[in-house]
Amino acid sequence: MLKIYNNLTRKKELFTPINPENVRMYVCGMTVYDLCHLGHARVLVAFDVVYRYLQHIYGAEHVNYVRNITDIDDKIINRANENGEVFSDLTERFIKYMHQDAEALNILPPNQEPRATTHMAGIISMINTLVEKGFAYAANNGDVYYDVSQFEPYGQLSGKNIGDLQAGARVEVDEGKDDPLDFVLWKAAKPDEPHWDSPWGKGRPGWHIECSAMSTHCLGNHFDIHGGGMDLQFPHHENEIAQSEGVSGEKFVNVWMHNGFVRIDNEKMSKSLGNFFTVREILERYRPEVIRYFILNSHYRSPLNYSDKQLDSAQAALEGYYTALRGLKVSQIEELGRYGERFYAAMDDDFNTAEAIAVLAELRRDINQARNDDRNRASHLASVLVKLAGLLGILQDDAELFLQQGGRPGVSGDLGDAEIENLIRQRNVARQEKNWTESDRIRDLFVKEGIVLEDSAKGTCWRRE
RNA sequence: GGCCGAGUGGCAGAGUGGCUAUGCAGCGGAUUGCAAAUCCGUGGACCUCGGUUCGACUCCGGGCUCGGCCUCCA
Repeated sequence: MLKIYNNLTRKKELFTPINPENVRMYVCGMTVYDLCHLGHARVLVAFDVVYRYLQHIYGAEHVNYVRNITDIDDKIINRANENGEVFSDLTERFIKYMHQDAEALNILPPNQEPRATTHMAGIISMINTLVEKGFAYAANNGDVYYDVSQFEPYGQLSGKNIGDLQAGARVEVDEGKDDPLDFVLWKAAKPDEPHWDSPWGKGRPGWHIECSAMSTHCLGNHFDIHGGGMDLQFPHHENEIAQSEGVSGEKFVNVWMHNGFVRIDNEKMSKSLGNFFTVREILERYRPEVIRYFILNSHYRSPLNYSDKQLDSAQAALEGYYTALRGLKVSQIEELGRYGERFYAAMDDDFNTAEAIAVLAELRRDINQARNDDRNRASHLASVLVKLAGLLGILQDDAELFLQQGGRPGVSGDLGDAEIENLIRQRNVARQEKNWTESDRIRDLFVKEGIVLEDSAKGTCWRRE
């Protein structure tokens, strides 16, 4: 039975979908004005695993996963102006890059990927309803604001109350706002800004309303899970609740999930601090699966400290798994035994991937134990390992290929595969003749190329370090 | 200032009111022409002070430290 930590109640709760035939999840995706950094990768990976696990439980066709793209906002407009390009050229480019990064990280595409700019009608109609119902007001500067005082439960998600917020208010007083806590739903366009027509004049949506509009459009007024990074809890998600529930009068979302930050030197990795690594930068030095493993090695709600040392460690761990899988026949199986039970128990406990990985590690050891004297058992265990790891989106590559490609992407020495095989044959002839001088000469030659030879009764394997 | 979260062995990172996490690294052994890989064994931890308890790293309270949100941010 799956339990999920619900930010709304601050408790782990048994997850019961509104409709098990149609489990619905919405995750706040990227604002596309720059490359994805490791923090974005974490959201993608964390909720990719949630998606995979929900599919596992309810069936792939019974899960509807929506991850939006925010393709209009201040940062986008500013960046496009800096570059001297049309904002949509900028966003198209970064959407493309984001998809490439996601694919590299083995992220399943969501069922729907709505964009703010294609949901203007829904956005405007939602704002309209909010104004009609008295939750929002049009200011005389052309902006439309949400009147926070009109939404009684405001602050429930972030554990704040309006009094606290006012006490510590650092919120700038905006000309048109009645109250500093009010937030903008519709922004009047300045000259030369991208804009859409609306009852309040030309303008564009505020940051929060698009997610309310898109999630409602794709998933209905009331759905199961809404996710995103910790920093979205307030104000973004808080405001989404105020908007959506203000419009529908129904409960918006049952379970709110937020993943922890990636940190560098104990500080949040963020664009504003400038201390971020892009996915692309890291992929120049590590293969994508290493990043995935590194992220999944800790619980999604914990802080995740970035360091090369950790990535090296993840790399070593993956090599260990693939070494165990190497040469074993993997087949589709259903019977997963106690490994499966323990793995699923870990996943059921609020997606405890760290503990699930501990089960994989034991499988790896048991495979290695069995591989010499019980080949069938080893193969069976290998199948279990690959099947379970599939739920985490790892260990799906061909083991031989993974090991021969080595730890660093794109690194290949002067020796081609055929040449390597040839030299190995020569060396094995020398070994049969017990010509150790020649045999070691060839081994040294490989070492210079960063290739490690492994002799065994069954022959000689090689891999790149 | 308000609110939230965290503090575990060399590093990373789970978990539990009494019983092995796990990975990487270390040490000892087995194996090996030499290696590599693997296996076996092994040391090492629960911020601090009180309280509850037969017993707390685990529950409660105070303190200290760190991080986050309160303004754009995954």
